[in-house]
Amino acid sequence: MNVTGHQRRPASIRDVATAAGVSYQTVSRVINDHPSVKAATRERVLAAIDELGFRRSATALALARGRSRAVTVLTADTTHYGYASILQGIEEAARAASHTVGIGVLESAAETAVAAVVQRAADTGGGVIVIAYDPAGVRALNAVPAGLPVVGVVETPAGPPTGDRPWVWTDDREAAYEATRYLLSLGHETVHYVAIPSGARRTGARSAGWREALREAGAPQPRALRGGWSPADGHAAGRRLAADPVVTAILCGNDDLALGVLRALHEAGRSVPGEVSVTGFDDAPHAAHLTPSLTTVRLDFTGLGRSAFALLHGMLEESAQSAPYPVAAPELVVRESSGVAPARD
Amino acid sequence: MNVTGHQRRPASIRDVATAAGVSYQTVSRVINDHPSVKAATRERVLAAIDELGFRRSATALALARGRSRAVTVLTADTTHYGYASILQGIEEAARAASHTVGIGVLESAAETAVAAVVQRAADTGGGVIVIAYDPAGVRALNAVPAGLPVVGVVETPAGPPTGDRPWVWTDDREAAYEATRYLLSLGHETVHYVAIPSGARRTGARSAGWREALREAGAPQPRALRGGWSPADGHAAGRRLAADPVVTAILCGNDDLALGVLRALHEAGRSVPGEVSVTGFDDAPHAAHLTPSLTTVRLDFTGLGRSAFALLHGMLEESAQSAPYPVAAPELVVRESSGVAPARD
DNA sequence: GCCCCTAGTGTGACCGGTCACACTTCTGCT
DNA sequence: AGCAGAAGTGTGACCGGTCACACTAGGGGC
Repeated sequence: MNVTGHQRRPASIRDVATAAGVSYQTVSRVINDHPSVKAATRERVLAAIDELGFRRSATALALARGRSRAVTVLTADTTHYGYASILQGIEEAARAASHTVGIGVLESAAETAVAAVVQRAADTGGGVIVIAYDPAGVRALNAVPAGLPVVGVVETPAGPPTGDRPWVWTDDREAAYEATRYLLSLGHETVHYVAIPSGARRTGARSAGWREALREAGAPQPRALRGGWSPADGHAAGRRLAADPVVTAILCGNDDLALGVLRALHEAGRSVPGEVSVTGFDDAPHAAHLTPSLTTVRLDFTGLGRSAFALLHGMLEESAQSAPYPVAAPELVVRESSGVAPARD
Repeated sequence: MNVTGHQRRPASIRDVATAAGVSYQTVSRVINDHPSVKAATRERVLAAIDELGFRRSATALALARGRSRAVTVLTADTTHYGYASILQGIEEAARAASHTVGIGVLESAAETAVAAVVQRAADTGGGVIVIAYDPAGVRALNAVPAGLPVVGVVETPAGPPTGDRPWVWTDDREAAYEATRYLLSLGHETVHYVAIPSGARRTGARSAGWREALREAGAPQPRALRGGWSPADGHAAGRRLAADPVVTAILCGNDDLALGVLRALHEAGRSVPGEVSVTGFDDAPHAAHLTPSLTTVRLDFTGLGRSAFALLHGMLEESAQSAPYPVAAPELVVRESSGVAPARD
């Protein structure tokens, strides 16, 4: 193999062809494993390929073939555990289908910035997967131009997906409902909720599940606290809750929020789970190793990612009508941070 | 604008040209803001573009122009906070330079799998950034074929980078050195270390900094405990350390390990920082909100990512000799998990 | 009136692959 | 011997843009 790393432009199939003394089409046949090439010829071509260090250009391939075996993932933040896991699931599935994964971060809430990122994804060709749990993601999903294949990863939707813009989700509404019922079953009079920023203008799915469980049980329905995503947001919300002696059970929209809440309760001298029970969402790796370890809801993020890709893949290539990838149902994981309600005065 | 989402193939510049009654070259001039186009003509072309919903194909552009304004990031895990932050930094800088960011995950340790991922990145064209803190990443970096522009994000290297394969790093060696000195200054006889899996066959940079500080102070040099990346790994290592009454100070290779160590110490009934001081690495968002809050070293991951891209960008386009992006020096952040050594018997 | 220069536009080839089809051989059958 | 069909190979056009260059029309200097 040619190791002289000289900057000269990479070899094309025509270079290989001349080197091997055949036509470019024959080279094309060899690299595509076409059967009708004489063994001897194939040998010569392969030798030339090796000699020249030829690699088939994915760009030219995409142009010639029509479509591009590429997926772009749009997300507000790569750092968030859930998002990162979804991304990883997508990449895994995409790799298996020999697709390429691109990424666009929607960091700022600026409308124009989101539009620009979406544009770039659209230009790249292939399909788009939007992680649309938060406002930025939802905006991005809406900004995707019609006709471009796209799949949204969303909170449990209220209705069925609109025709050309399919969704994928785990039933976090049901999960929030279950988690709330669990806390109520421990004797808590009601459950307070620290919310993640919801994507929809209306209240999010987790929030809805929580509220439904309270209503069903005839429990008081406090207002949800608008949190963010981070431990710092949880800490801020936790301080408000810690100051209220009525609060004995807190459901948090994710584990990071719960972490901050735990900290705030600690600072206020309220013991967990003795005086207050805390529950998270997601089952991030650290949840099990906090002190106290965190009761939370395990979500199958990577499965969700794989599923999103499978769906998109089916849209891109009608041949590959890949069956919907199975996503594990959310599962309540009970640990130390939740317990029976303290005796009421 | 054409909203009939019919599946028909997207409009090309020739379609626009016929619609506007000009040549394809004129369309090309318009979309490239070439000055010498009559205003009236430009108007007509722009109208046609809007009418047909034309979008310039990034694929064709890349093919025609030669190079591709694309970067692929190779990482072992998108979930890890440090890695995710680096990725985010890269994406930010790439977007500013209107480059596209691809991602490849090196999950499994299988040699062949790594090679395959690298291959795919190479075929995509453009440059590659490899996050090479761990064995999989280092393998990937080595597997990158010669001639392909690549930048590695690495631990503090022992020597200068080899010619064609530049590196980028924060001085985590120095940071580990400082953190260790800090712990020693609190009166601890020595400091134990829970290591992240090092990339190099030799011991990693953080480990080296730690050891150097101990040697300099004439302190006993215990063996480093081989941890992993996760809280569970930290927990396992922490249990071993908790059982040893001699241990009063623990430096951890990252915050997740520290989290697990904290938990293990708690389970063993050893108080932090009363009996044992614990220090992390990275300053992940949760470090400040743990109980006790975690003393750690803040690393500028996003800056590192931006810097890696800037370097690669300079390699791809000799014009853009972008000055090396500034990366903030590591900074020790003292919180509750560290304190003066307990009085010795 | 001639020429030169510039503004504005069009033509052909090319990037690196693929596809559709035409062209040679060789083999096997009548 | 003659011919059909398959195996093996080559030619031209195309994907959607760009580049280099040629061309036309209009304005100013002589």
